[in-house]
Amino acid sequence: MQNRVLLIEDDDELRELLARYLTNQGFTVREAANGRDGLALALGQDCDIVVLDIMLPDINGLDVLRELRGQTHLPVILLTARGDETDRIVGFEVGADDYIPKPCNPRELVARLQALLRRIAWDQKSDVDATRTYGDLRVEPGQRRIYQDDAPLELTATEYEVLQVLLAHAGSVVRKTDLMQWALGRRLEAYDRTLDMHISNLRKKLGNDDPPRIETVRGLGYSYRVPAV
Amino acid sequence: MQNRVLLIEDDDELRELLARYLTNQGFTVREAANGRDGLALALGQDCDIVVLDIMLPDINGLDVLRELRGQTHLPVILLTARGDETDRIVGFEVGADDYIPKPCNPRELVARLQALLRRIAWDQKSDVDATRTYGDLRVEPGQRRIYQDDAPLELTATEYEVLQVLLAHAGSVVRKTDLMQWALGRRLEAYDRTLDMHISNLRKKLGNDDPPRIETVRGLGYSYRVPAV
DNA sequence: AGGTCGTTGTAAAGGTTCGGTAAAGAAAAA
DNA sequence: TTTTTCTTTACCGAACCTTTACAACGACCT
Repeated sequence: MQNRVLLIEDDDELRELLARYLTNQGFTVREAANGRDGLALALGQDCDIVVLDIMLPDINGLDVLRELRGQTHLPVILLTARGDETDRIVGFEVGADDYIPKPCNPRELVARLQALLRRIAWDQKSDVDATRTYGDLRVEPGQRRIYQDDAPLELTATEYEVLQVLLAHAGSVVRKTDLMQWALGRRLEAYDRTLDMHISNLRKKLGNDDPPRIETVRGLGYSYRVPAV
Repeated sequence: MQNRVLLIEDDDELRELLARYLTNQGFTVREAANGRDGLALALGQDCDIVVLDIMLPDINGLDVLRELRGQTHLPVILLTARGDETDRIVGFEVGADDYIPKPCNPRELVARLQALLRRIAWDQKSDVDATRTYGDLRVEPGQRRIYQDDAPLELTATEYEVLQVLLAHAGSVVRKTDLMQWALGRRLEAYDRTLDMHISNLRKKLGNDDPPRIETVRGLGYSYRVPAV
């Protein structure tokens, strides 16, 4: 696979050196010498990963990153001055995936690029908006509805979220703390029985089968049973 | 989301320092002081991310990583001696996701952990479901179930943990104190027969074979013998 | 051999925590 | 407002971890 790297770096010499090296390593390289151009290219969609210098003549690299993160999750590796710990940590907090201290070893840059791309390739996940089917249930994220045998279930907003999360993980256990976070958007506090109630109501609406579709894993969470195919 | 970090580091002081810091930051931390235990825990316990020291007393950290990569894509951050570029690059080539030079700043470690977790957050089930097989037993961490000849064993949470730890160390003896710590999460006190009871119940559920699958090593602990296939 | 001591096996009892759910209350939507 | 949805409260039963008690075993000593 030919990976496309966008290199945002104002030092012409360094940029060209890296560009040459990356090209030799099999990457397709696109270059920008300042933040404005870089941002435009990055948003232009045709690259897989961005190498971004923090020190830029016009816009600060961190601002470029911030801007980028507002619109995309494109992987970004920061180039920082060696030893500047603040930049690095702020960089991570703004959403960088990695950083390399300057002056940098091209081999290390390639290694990091590949580590990050490998990770992403592995994580490439299915389309969130696609309709998914689990046995007799069908999730239609577009309409925020779930159908059972082509009849829509009358779910409340929260119930939809809970069931949808369970289905997305069908067959494996979803911890209560995660289910709470993902479906209700808040932390699970002690003595909070909200989730239990939603599960109870969901089971009722799904038809209280035996064995139950939503299985309790005591002390941990719940799991939606994969229907035998 | 409650993230679970496995910390593999032999320096007790550093390990405990980091463990405390990470716990304060909201992570669930599990610790190992050497490569062998670390590997077993990484394969066994479900954790979301591994922090791995390269210099370990028994197995080299890179070998631990190699072994791990043979079976899973669990994200791994390497702890390397500052300036040792070779280790870093080899680490990336073996499949590490990131590295931090020692001595490390805990804030930076957290920032990197979060950057990596954010990156993989899209895909929640990365590969927690790496199933492992030991003779006629099959561990399905995603479902938190263990199957014997394709029939699920009806294990309680603690029984699952205990058996799973024994299996991860299959063929070698697990000391009672370690088993207690890893499976029950607390120290083994005098006159505490809890563990013995769980073993007894497990044996019953596994079918009281002769010779027993879970072997007693008097004065030491237990060991799971993988039956000849 | 027999005796003592520490360790292990296990049945049964004890006690605690956890989850299910009805019903009431609070909050949000209509 | 009324209606719907979400959350809290409360009680119960079940699951299950732990303790207790006793029997069995092994190691070591005399």
